[in-house]
Amino acid sequence: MNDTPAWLSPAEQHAWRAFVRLQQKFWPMLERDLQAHKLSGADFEILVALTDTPDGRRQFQDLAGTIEWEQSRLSHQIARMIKRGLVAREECAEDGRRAFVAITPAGRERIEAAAPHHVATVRRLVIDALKPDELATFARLSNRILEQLDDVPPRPSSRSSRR
Amino acid sequence: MNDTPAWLSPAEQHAWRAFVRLQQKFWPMLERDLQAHKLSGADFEILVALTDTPDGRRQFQDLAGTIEWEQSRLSHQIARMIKRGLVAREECAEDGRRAFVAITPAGRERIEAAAPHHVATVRRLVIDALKPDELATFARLSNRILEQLDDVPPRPSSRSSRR
DNA sequence: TGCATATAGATGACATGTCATGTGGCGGCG
DNA sequence: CGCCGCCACATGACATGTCATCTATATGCA
Repeated sequence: MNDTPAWLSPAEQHAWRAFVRLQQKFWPMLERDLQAHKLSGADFEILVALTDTPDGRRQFQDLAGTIEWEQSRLSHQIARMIKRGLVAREECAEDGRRAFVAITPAGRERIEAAAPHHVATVRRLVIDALKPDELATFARLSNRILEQLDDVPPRPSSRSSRR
Repeated sequence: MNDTPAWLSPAEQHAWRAFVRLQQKFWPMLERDLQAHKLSGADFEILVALTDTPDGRRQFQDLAGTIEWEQSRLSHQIARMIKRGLVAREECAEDGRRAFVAITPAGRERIEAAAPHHVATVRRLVIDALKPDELATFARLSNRILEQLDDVPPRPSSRSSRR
């Protein structure tokens, strides 16, 4: 049943390695960069999602959906952020099961302080590395892979069916 | 000192979002895929690095350098893998401080069992999403960003220096 | 030789993520 | 009305990563 090549061709290997190394190197750098403002990438993402609304609050589910996080992960993260005073949990009057997450003034200060530096870093590390048309190409190819990921979510527990 | 745009242009924003979403979506998928063989991505990387040598062993430092991991992270990871019987620690005769990490027969079985499925998944998720020339372009742009990361490692604790 | 310092790696504390499971509120149906 | 099952979120156990610190060995040099 070995109807796919056992390993990648040199060109494929090259591309795969570049892809992997980029990801493994880039995120830690960005995380470390945010640490200067005592924020994790996770914190940042939550705070951005909250400040994207006019009143700085979102329903828990809405938030989870927006940033595409598992419910459990978000629950833990919010619990930690509450402890640090960055966000607050608010009850939902209509449905006792639901909850809101709201950014606190302290949280707003923190992200407003961190954002400019963060954007500058993103620019420095990624945007500036490519010319505008290259950046567009990169985005197009990235999106293509993303679509592929969406198309093939069910994991075929083994290499059973070919394509 | 705000000599860089406060935020990204729409095109830049688009590219940045694609980049982020790709990474945040892809790795978890790959990790889950490996879980079918009870291996984490970290386990897999270690085992691959070990099987890349003729005798399946490497000096600790050599290993850390090869996969570009912090020493501490590797130390913890190896400790966990030893508990699970995937690798073994061996002493170094010449220098009592140094250590070797060697793959065990059990470890070898595990990775040999997991590799084909893993490669097929990589192919399915990434390689097959792009045509060969697109894949080459993607690799080229990825490498360009990687070079940029290498060029700008010292993090400018603030937007102090001009650019 | 004999100590100061560097080096290799281990370890502890803690942040974060996943999976499985718990808990309380809601809604629907007998 | 009352119970059953679903829903939204919380929680606990555990894997993983980071940073700071510890330990033991090796090395340089008085």
